[in-house]
Amino acid sequence: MVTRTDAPTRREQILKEAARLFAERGFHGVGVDEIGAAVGISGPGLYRHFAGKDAMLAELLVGISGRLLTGAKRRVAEAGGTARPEAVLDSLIEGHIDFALDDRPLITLHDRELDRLRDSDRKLVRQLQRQYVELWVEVVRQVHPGLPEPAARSAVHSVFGLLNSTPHLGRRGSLPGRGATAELLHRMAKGAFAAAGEAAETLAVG
Amino acid sequence: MVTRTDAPTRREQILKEAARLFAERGFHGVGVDEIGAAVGISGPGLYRHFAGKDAMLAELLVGISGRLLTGAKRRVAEAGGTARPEAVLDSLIEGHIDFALDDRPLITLHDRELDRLRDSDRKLVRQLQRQYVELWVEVVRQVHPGLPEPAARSAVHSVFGLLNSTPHLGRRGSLPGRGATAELLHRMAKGAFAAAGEAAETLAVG
DNA sequence: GGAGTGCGTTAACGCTCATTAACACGTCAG
DNA sequence: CTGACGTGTTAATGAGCGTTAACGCACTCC
Repeated sequence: MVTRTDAPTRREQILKEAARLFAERGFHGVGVDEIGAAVGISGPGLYRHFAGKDAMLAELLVGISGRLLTGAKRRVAEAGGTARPEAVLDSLIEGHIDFALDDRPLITLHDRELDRLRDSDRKLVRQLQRQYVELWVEVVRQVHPGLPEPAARSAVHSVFGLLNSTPHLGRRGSLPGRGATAELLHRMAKGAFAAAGEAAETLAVG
Repeated sequence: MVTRTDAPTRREQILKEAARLFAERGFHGVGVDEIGAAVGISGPGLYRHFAGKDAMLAELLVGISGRLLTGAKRRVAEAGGTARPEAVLDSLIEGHIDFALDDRPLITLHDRELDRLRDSDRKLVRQLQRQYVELWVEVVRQVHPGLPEPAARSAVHSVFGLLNSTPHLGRRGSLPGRGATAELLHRMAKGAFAAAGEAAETLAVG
C-alpha cells in the first residue's frame, strides 16, 4: 500500500471534481465552466492541463479500469499461491467493494459514459474490463467447478451489478456504517455465487 | 394479462425508439432529429405529439416506475393471501426479471437520467420508486425476520443492481437463452437475500 | 535583466441543437 | 363545397457550450 503525503496536483484536483460532476449529471450535462469553478479556476483554464473535455473522461475511465485490473492481479498473485480458491475470491470481492465504497463517482462513470470515448480509448477500456472479468471468471470457476463458463460470466457481471449498487444506497446518512455495509455486500456476493454454483452442481449430479 | 392486437400509436412508437436511443447514448447524447428519423418523420414533427424532449423522458420514467409498482402490488395481492412469504418474494423477483429482460433500455434509463426531470416529475418518480422498494423490504423481512430494516433496504437495492445488470450481459448472442438467464438471476437473487438473512440470524442467535 | 515557461484571465468564434414559425395537404363533418 | 383539424414539412431563431485567441503575470535560470 503506497500512501501519499504530498498535496494533490492540479490535474488530480480537476480529475476528481470532473469525476464527481460527470457522475452526478452525466458527461454532456456538465460544462467546462462548471468543472473549472469546482477547482477555483474558470472555464478555459482547464486547457492548460487537458487537451479537452473528452481527454478528462478518457483519463478517468482508463485509470479506473487499469487500477481495478492491476489490483485484482496483485490480489490473485498474493493469495493465489498458498491459499484455497475461496480465499482468492474473497480477496477479489473485498477489493471491488473497497473501490465501490471509496470511489462511488468513478463506479457510476465506469458503465455509463463509455461510449463517449474515442475509438482507441474505448477499445483500451473494453480490453481492460474484459481482462478483469476473465480473471474473476477463472477464480469463480475454481470455487464452483460445476459452473459452465457462460453462466460464470453472467454471474460475475451480475455480482458486479450488486457490488456497484452502492451509489443507490442512501446518501451516506442512512447507511449502517462502512464496515457493516462492506460486510453485507460481501456476504451477498458470496451467497449469489454459491446459489449459481449449487444450481449447476445439482444439475450435474441429478 | 392484457394483450393488445391493435397497431401501436405514433406516440408509442416514438416513446419506444426514444427509450432505445436514450439508453444507448444518454439523454443529452441523442437529438430530436434522430428520434424523429427512427420513426420515419423528421425532427420538429415530434412536437405534434410531445411538448418537448423533456416530456418524452418524463413520460418514460413515470411510466416505468408506475408499471413496476402496480405490477408488484398486484403480485403481492395475488400471492400474498394464501401462500407463504417466500412465494411472494419469488413472484416479485420473477416480475422484476421479466421487466429487466424485456425492457432493457428502460432499465438503463431508470437509474441514469432521473435528474434530467422537472422537479415535480422527479419527485413523483422518486415516490413511486420508494414505494416499490418499501414493498420489497416488507416481503424480504417476512422471509428473513432477523434482518434489520436498514440492512434489508440495502439488500433490496443491491439485488436490484444484480437483476438490472442484464444490459451488461453479452449482446444477446452469448447469453444461454432467456429462460436459463432468468433462472440464474432468480437463484442468485435468492442466494444473495439468504446470505444477508443468515448473517443477521447468526448474529441474533450467537 | 531579460527570455522562457507555467498557469491564469476574458473575449470571440462556431457549431450543435431544441424549439418555433410558416406553410402544405389529407380527411371528414355539416 | 368548405372549413376545421390532425399531421407533416422546411426554414429560421436563439441559446448553450467546447474550443481557440490574445493577453497578463509570477518565477526561474542563465
